Amino acid sequence: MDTSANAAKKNALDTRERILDAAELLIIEHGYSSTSLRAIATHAEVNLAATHYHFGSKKGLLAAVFHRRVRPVNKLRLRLLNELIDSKRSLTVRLIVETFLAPFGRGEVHENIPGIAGRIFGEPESLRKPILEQEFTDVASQFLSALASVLPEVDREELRWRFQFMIGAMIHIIIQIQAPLGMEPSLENLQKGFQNLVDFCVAGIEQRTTS
Amino acid sequence: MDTSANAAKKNALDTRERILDAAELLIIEHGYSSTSLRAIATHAEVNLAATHYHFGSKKGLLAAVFHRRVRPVNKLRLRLLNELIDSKRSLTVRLIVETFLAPFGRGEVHENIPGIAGRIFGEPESLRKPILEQEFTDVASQFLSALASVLPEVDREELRWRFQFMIGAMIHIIIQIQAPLGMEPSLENLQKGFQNLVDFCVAGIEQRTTS
DNA sequence: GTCTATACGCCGATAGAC
DNA sequence: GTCTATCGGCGTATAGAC
Repeated sequence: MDTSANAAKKNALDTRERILDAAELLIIEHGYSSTSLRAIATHAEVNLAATHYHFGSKKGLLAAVFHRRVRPVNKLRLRLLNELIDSKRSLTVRLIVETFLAPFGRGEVHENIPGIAGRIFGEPESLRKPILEQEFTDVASQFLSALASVLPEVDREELRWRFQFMIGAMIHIIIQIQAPLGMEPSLENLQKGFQNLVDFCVAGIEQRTTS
Repeated sequence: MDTSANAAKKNALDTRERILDAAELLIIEHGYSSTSLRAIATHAEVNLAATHYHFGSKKGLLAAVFHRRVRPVNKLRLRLLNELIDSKRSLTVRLIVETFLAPFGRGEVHENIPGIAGRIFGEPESLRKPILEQEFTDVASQFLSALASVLPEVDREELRWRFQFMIGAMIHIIIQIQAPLGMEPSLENLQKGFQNLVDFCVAGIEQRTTS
């Protein structure tokens, strides 16, 4: 039964998705603030006001674009972490760090994720903070707990710092690989970068040797 | 001899500085894109068009604000590095990392530097890249060379990655301490953060033990 | 509920008078 | 070197069509 109500709902979904697709494409290409709602509406072949109807504001649209791609990644992270904990293998810092970083470094996530993630992290704090808090609070606390269980001798606050440094290094190479400062943005480079990132963070978090 | 030409030049300098001061204050408080040239001009008590006369564009003004504060920091970094190399002490990764990171973590730099640095790194790549390239190319290559001399066994490309991770972690905590995600932005926190950052980066760059 | 047409008040930028 | 006037583009709000 394709009642008129259903048809309208279907059209609404199409409109929503078309706006999200157009916004994602243009934001990856030109950045958030350089992309106007008018350009997005034109590209998506919808009326300008439809963007406000569906997303409330330009900020709201950015958040929706980000959540659509990043939520699955964090769900994957948590699933992998829980599988790791439930398995018989003994936990190590390296396993936890690899679980956290791997989804980005392998071909297991949507192709537009590095682009949109790089753009989000490049936006001012007033935009970035609410979006990231909503998305990362849960995954951060669970990975931090896992690390704490492997490194019981490390002060919890210090461990929180080290976790933050890992986030910072990760963000930085995502951004760099999108728009590198003297490096080629190839897939090969991305994978090399993530392997190096894992080694760097494992060493930094464990700090087995202090010179 | 305070000729009219000199008086005009003096006024022009005053105008320039007043615009820079007002821009710095407002950008630190509200971010770059949320700060309008009109607000800056009003705050500095100059005409709107004066901002374009002296800095060409809003981008140009941001670059000027940034360079005014960051150039002395990088000069200090290079001076300290050269003093370190010239001294009789044997170089270590820790000494080099401390030299690179210390100016930010101690009270040796202008009080507005963390704020303005955090804002710059928070801007889109099209704004950030040209500004940072001009400022950091030299200091980055010299510190990288110093690290390479201490770690001759590490592949140069890998070392470049590790250096980038240090930059990323540093940027992240500068931003976080400005607008923290669950941490208090106190001076005490900043100093603790930088001490932890040094330990983290030394371990990550040396990677003495690989698990 | 979904979408369109239209308008308002800012914005960065610029041309030209002084 | 400074100022006024003005431009096209922007995000946003809303009244009303379907």
